[in-house]
Amino acid sequence: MDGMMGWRVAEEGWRKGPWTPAEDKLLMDYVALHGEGRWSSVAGCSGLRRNGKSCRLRWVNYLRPGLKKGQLSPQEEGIIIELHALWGNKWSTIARYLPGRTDNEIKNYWRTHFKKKGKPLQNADNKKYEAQFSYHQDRNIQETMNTTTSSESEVHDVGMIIEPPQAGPHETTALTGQVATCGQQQQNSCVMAQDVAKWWDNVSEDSLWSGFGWNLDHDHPNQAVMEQSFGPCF
DNA sequence: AAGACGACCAACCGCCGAAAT
DNA sequence: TATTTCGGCGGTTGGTCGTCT
Repeated sequence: MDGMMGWRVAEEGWRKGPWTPAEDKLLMDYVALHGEGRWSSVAGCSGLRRNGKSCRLRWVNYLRPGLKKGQLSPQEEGIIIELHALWGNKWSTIARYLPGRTDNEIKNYWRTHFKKKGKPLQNADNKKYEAQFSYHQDRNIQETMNTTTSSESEVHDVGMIIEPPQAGPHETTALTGQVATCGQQQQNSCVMAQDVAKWWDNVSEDSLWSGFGWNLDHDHPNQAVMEQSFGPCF
């Protein structure tokens, strides 16, 4: 398997570079007719001279309905920070909790806003980081418990159901039946964003980023943290 | 005014795993 | 069961734009 054959990029004549409005329209028409998927047949059916991989990327990151454009809110930023701390560079997983945001967008955002602050922590510092993170999580919960007001206008902003990377939102709901409401989640997010901002300053200054092992796929070592924050969803 | 620089974003590349054959 | 095909993901690159000097 050479990684290229699936997308037939070896073939000559595929267009590259920025998409034109005409190409966008062709792709949108194709998806309207055939639905998402079958990207490799887009060229044949629509006349687009783009390979399937490029078509999929354009659709997912730019043309797909419901995408949000513009700056990320503080709530979204807080969610990104927290979920990245838990799962590392699982951008697509993180993106699932930010409706309307793409993995590419989150990845770019992280790279420009946070990566520059330092390198990830290494395993040796993982415990230290987790301890500090958990402390803030506890405070978040307590503060959230004491919070009685919420902003109705922001409830739609982030509809979040926390789950481990492997499980889908529906599975989570079905398995546990304990999914926080959007309002509750929004409160969490507001508090988290503020707290995370403070925490982030400390983290950066304390050079905790001296090498973090973001290998969080194994048995989800941060599950307890997640449960503290969002309830036993998994 | 213009060059340097950084932030931001779109797109490409290579790899991997799942599905299909 | 082995091979091929496809979809998806994360890393990286390159272009554009705004700000600073």
